[in-house]
Amino acid sequence: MRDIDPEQRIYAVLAAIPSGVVVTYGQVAELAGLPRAARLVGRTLRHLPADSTLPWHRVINAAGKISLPLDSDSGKRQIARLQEEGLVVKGGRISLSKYRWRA
DNA sequence: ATGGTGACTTGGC
DNA sequence: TGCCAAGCCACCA
Repeated sequence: MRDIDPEQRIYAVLAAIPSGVVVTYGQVAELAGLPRAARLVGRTLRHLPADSTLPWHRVINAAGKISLPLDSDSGKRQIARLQEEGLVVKGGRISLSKYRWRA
């Protein structure tokens, strides 16, 4: 049998992230068995279809900030969803020490 | 083939 | 806490 594609692994990790928490790109990469592939994760999310049901909004960068222009549609959508899940978002920043998910 | 780019990360000040 | 430089990896002109 052949291995699962990197993208499929990333999708699986995303689907496992519970509501109310966030993870970093690098964390997703590691959980997917793809160390140092943080950029690949970002690129994969960029290619997600608009109708995807995956919780891509729970992924932020290592600085604890939204990696999208805060004034873009996607950026505003991500902030809105995180707030709906109860997180405090200030200036596009989220407290990793409080909301980071530990698997 | 070669260099630039980006939804990234880490280490040094 | 914040800015910079380097490292990293896949994609694109």
